[in-house]
Amino acid sequence: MSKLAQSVAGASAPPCCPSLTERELTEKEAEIAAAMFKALGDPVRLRLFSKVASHPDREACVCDIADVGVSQPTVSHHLKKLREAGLLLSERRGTWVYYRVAPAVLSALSGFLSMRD
Amino acid sequence: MSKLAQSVAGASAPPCCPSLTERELTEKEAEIAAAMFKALGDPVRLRLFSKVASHPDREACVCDIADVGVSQPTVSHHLKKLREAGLLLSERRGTWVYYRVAPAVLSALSGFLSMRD
DNA sequence: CGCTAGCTTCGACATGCATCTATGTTGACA
DNA sequence: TGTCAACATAGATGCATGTCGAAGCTAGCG
Repeated sequence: MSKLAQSVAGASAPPCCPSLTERELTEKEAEIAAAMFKALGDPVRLRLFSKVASHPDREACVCDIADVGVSQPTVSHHLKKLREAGLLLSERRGTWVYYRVAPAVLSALSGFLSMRD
Repeated sequence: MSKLAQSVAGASAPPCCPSLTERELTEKEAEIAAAMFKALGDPVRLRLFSKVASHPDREACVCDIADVGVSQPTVSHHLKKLREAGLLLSERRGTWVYYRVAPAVLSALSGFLSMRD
């Protein structure tokens, strides 16, 4: 998992950020969290992510999700962005490459956006 | 509230999207949701939003939150983006303009990112 | 009225980014 | 080894966007 993902999800480090409503973010925290949201801020990437996340075991072969209306290199480009943002993990198994949702990251982001009074 | 915000939060319309893990998003749904994430995908905007959200009553004067390291016109530009995305609402009261977090939108996004098996 | 303060809009500029085609890499299989 | 299929990378291009200074708008106050 990337350092970014660790920072946000707290897999092997303390969680990145408090709830958005708890206190204002520091410059550093904002930078980390914004990078995650930015990765989800493109329709094609969001669809790709959704396809992986809704697949059985939250894992899918590229060939299963590549039909999003753009060229194959563009799909690859977007999957790389999602990987770099710490949202997806990839693994090659023979001919195919499988992507799966990074653990803990989704719930971390969800908690980040939830009201916490 | 903007049409976008209504679509996502379901304030006066059915909610925009299922949970990300429930089923894959349609092209339309992805476009709507990505626009919200995109608005949060900039560090300066995220800090501004956090400042408003963590203020008492989730409401703040521009003068209270404008100190984020960029010029005042740039702050205004970003606040406009957050408004257009349906995340913030603005209201003029005398000399000052107050921004507050749009109701329902935050929890809608939070639910969107939460696992739902 | 004029002046000032708070905020928005305008115009310009540099950078970023989504997309494509072409090419490279990696693994399976005959 | 040669060939094909599945993905990734490289390079180019056009549009989007973050930033600024300058100018415009609106409300309060002498």
